[in-house]
Amino acid sequence: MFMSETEDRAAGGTLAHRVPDLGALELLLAVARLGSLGAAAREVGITQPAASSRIRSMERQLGVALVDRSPRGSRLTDAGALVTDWARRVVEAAEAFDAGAQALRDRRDSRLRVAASMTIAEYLLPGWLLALRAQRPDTAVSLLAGNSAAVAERLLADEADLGFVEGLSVPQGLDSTVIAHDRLIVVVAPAHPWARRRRPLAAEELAATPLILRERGSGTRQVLDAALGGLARPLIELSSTTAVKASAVSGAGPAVLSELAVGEELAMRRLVSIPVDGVALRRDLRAVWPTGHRPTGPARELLSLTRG
Amino acid sequence: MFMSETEDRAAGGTLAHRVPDLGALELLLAVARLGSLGAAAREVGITQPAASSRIRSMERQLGVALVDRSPRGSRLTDAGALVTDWARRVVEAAEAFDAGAQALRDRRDSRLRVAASMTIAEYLLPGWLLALRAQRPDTAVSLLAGNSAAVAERLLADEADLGFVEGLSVPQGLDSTVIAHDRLIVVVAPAHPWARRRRPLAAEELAATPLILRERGSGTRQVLDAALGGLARPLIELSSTTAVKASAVSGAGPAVLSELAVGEELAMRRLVSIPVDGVALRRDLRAVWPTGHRPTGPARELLSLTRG
DNA sequence: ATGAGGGCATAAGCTGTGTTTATGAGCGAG
DNA sequence: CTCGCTCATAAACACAGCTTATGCCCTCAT
Repeated sequence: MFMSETEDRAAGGTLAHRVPDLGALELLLAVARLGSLGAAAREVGITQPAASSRIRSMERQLGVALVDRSPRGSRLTDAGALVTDWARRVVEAAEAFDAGAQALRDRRDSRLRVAASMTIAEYLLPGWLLALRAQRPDTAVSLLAGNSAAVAERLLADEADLGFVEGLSVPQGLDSTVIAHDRLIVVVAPAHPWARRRRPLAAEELAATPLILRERGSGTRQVLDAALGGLARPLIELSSTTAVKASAVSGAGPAVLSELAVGEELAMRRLVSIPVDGVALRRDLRAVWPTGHRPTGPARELLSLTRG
Repeated sequence: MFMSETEDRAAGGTLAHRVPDLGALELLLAVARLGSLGAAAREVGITQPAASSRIRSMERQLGVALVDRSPRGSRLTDAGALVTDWARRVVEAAEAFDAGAQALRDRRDSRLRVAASMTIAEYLLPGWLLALRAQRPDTAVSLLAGNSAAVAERLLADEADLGFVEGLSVPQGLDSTVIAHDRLIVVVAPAHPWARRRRPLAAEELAATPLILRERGSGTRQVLDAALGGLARPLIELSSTTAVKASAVSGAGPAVLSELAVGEELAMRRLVSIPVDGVALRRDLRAVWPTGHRPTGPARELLSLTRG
């Protein structure tokens, strides 16, 4: 047997071969919580032997014992506890994926139709939808993502019940409320000289430094240009937030990004945030709806969730 | 046909049935990056028809068109771009899982043996291991997680090459270097009155308020008690960081947690951080090794990665 | 003691999903 | 017009995971 041509010598080719599937991870979380294979099996809707076999094959795959089986239950081993924590993050990401996808699916015939700008749809909405589903499991939500103008258009055409925008101004014909603030922040890799500054950056310094930026026309770029007076100087222009992050992490230079996009990178210290003086990089995130049409029902509920 | 007994009426029972598996998500990312089903298929090591079928079944599962097929390539639809971003987060979590698990597996016979405290093993190490693997794909890493004493023991018994501890003091017989700082932070749900404070919290106020805490004996609890002079007043005591987070998010009260544990919650505004005056909640994260035995080879490399 | 019940493991058989190989059809470039 | 790229379809195969049917071990209560 050949392994496929491009190959690391580690066991199993692709990620999917080395990482248990979501069902197995969910099962593991259930075992951790319930302390019994059988009970966990019941919870996820399979039989006890299936659970037993699945956990066993997961242990074989990882090469580590995860649970201590005893005649009166199963507890996690030390390694199992660690693995379970990592598994939880995968499952959480999958839940966010699911919440978003479910909303995306129910395009036409659904109760609550949401239109949101990209940043909000990408980073915030999945979490809100998760919370909404916890409260009202039977509400079908549909989601359309676009820029502020598109959001306004949908609302005014009565093709959406609630919108979210991140622009500086509220489109005409819409009422709005501020639900959160997004700041653009300057980030650098920890090795960058700026990471060791003790004083905040001055606006002029920022304007004078070539930066890793999104392309002109993107929302974050507009805000930055406005704040600096159209002066932002690009070192590289990239077309996705992810690409900008990757460049910054690899040390190419300072980047300016929504803090929503780099929460994890900051916590993990793959990037550090540099304070800036004298620039208004804060922008409002607003919920919007057609003037007069106060949100009701599910829309109202979602709105209240977003305000925490 | 019955659906299983406990059931939301949404399509598909469990998460695993509604979310494509990791292989499919990886494939989607490859398509997004390469702009062609065939090329993506090659990259993940399957044939073109398999990729075609897999993407198609993913579209069926999600009920949304993800890619625009044309005779000269495939580009993502708008919905596809959104889904791809969510998928990326799942895959990243899976990569971290994999990096950790791989290290956990290679217990005995490996090149680089790392011992780390729980918080570090849980939140930071997977990322570092990912970076290390990018630089030296053939280095097998093993990981043991435990408290500071256990880490020191392993190092001194020459059962580990490099350790990471988060204690206040460095165990005897070890040299160390500070690689990062972890702060304990006070967090509350956005609806909590403290979220609207304008002045930092005073130490006495914190000590006087019942808090959601980890159990006595846990690392974070020790640090907090030390900082407050043994005075921390528990509202609830929970045995896992995750449970503490969940309680805080649901509004049960203020919690004190490592900022590493709540990076995402802060970015998403599910929690907000409350500044505190006059308490040293900062603690050093240190790399440690037996006095004299300066880290070399892979250990040195990992060490340099941790310092960014 | 002894049986009931909860817990886990093993064995055998089935099903479904994803895979491969083989082939065809659209479109653009030389 | 034909080569080369793209993607789609069809048929056969493999394997992973499920279920049902057992059995063993341990504990607790009678």
